Amino acid sequence: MTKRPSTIRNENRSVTIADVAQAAGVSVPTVSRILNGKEYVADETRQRVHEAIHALGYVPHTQARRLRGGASMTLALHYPIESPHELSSVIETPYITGAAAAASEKEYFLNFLMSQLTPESLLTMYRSNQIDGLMLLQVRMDDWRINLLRQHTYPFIMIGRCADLDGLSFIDLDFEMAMLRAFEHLVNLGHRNIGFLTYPASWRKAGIGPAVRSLDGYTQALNTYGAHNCYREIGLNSVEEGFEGTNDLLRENPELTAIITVSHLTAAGSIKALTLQGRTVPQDCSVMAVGFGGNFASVVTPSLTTLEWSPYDISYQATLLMTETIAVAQPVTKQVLVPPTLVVRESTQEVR
Amino acid sequence: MTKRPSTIRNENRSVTIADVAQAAGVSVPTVSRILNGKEYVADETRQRVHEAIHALGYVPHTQARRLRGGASMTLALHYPIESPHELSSVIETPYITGAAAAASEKEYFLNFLMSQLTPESLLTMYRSNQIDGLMLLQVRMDDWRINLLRQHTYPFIMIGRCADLDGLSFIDLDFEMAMLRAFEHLVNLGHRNIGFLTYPASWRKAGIGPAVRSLDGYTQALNTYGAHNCYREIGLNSVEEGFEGTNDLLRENPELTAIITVSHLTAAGSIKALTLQGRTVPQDCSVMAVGFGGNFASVVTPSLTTLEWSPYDISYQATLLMTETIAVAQPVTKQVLVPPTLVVRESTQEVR
DNA sequence: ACGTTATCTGATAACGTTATCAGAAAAAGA
DNA sequence: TCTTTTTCTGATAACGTTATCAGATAACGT
Repeated sequence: MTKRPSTIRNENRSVTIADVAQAAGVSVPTVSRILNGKEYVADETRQRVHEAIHALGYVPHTQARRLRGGASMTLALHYPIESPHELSSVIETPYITGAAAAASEKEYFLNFLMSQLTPESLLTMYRSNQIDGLMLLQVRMDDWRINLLRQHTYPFIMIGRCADLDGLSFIDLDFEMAMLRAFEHLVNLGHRNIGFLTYPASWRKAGIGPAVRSLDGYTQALNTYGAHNCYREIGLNSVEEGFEGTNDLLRENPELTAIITVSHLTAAGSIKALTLQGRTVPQDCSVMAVGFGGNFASVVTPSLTTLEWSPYDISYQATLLMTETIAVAQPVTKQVLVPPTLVVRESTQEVR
Repeated sequence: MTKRPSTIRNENRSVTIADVAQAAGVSVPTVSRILNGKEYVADETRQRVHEAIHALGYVPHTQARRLRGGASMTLALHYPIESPHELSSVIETPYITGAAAAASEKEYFLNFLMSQLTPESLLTMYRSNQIDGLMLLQVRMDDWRINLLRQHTYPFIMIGRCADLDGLSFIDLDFEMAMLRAFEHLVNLGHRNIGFLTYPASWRKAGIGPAVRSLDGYTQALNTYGAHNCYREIGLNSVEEGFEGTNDLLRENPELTAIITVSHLTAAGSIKALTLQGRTVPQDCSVMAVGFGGNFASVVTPSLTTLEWSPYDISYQATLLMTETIAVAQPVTKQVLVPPTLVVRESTQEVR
């Protein structure tokens, strides 16, 4: 009776370096040298060993390698959340895929960590050689992760910075530039009465980067282009909040001819609100979204003019930086601000 | 001169089980026993060791454990793609987060794999103890991954099935039920002339589950409810394809009062096309989307009535099944069909 | 011819952990 | 008291790999 196929791994011990050595008639260390491309191996020997490796289907045992060598060749990406469901709607897939692509390019594995992370478990991950480095998303001003990792001098990089902490690496969106370029675009179309719907005040107070710096950028832009000050900090980004926020803005300043939001969802809400008030977008009022692009922008009617970043690229770059930092095994401080791209679609138009 | 803090790990060798043993005045195996909760340890000893562990801040070295024990406590999630960028727009984040949540709940790590996977590297992952199990997304009829893993009897589970392969585990969306319930909803509203925009014919021919079974479901529904046959297989899901497809459908059958699509993007395209032809949604024509929900449905104007699944839950369940399969270390075949949920929003209405 | 260097290879130990075994001490049974 | 069992502990080996060292050739320089 033959053992029937199943989805369970077969028991037979896997081929080891010793099997290869025996088959090739050499010693174990010699095989190891060949595997690791060390010098001082006779060509004839090398070839014999390679044949044996191929014949036996040998593959190095990762865990054993790591035990001896130290590095786990694993990076982790962490997004802090309270409940798992929360995440689904917040994080952008490309954050994950970008990191995954960079990691695999550098022959690292990528673990995706959910929130259950405690200070203890975080330290444990480094100490027990589970990870070599960490990419942190959604960093806050007084983020315990930063404080802890700094103190223990473990390698990490922040995606989205909280503050310009000396000696820490981050990669972040250039929100100031985004706001300036949004204004530039609208001012060039003749707009002077520009409203702004931005992140919750609580975020700004917590020092969350985008919340702080988008408002900074807005203020700068007002000074530069001399528009009327009219902004509103709303709740979590959503269609509803955008709807309410827009109604509030219009009540306060009915002469608005353009609205900038920091989220596509909010922008969709804006358009709904404007339409309900009998104002057509973009003929009566332009709407722009600053933030990550993706499909939303073109699903909305009219499709959204945006200043957008590629979260894929950002995460990709951050992960590459992490591998480089680990590779040099030296203190490295890389701070990168990524400029946004203006994508003009249907939702903005010359003021009439 | 003190060494300044950096993002690089400090060199000092980490605390090992031997250090703990020495500090507690016991042998190494005794500490190991205590760590693993084995019986036959004196309470007094146990306490002393625990104190030493705490005092030294000891954490077990994962790689060493794995080397000895075998299991890597790591699962992987694989989505096959050609280019990394392609992924960003295709896969749903909740697929990843759901798997991550389940994995971490079961104390597994989750590696997210991008496409670079070759047959060799896939086998290598199992053989070199990098992963204990695999969750496969986007499975095709003649998927090399399935054939390979079956042959080698490594544990895996398919998310979205390609066919009812005997003895293989999968978790999948119940598309037949979705189509029936979509019809039920529309028929109850008085619709009899129902169009259907579905996946590319090439997908159906390749045996991709949703493509095959949504059309099956449509045919069944036609028989059950006796509506007019009118469907169209379009290109990749997108607003544009939905737009074109809808125009095609209307040309063929101008009396349509409802359209079912298999994607929110396509539905958005449908609404655009209908609107441009002077038909208001939902007053003149209802539109429904069958597929994953998320924010799209409420961003579109009017918001979409859908039959939707939670990719988070599906991925979560699949991952739990994987851990159970590994735990029993026996051939386990679990086949789950997840029913859809009808969410009525604004895009469907009684026929007039 | 002889020492010196360059090239190649294998023994050995080590990474940190756990399983196995056997021995010691204590408790229980006769 | 003497076996028998139970409870506890430590030596030892093993997982699969790589680093270190030293020995064996071969090649080279004088």
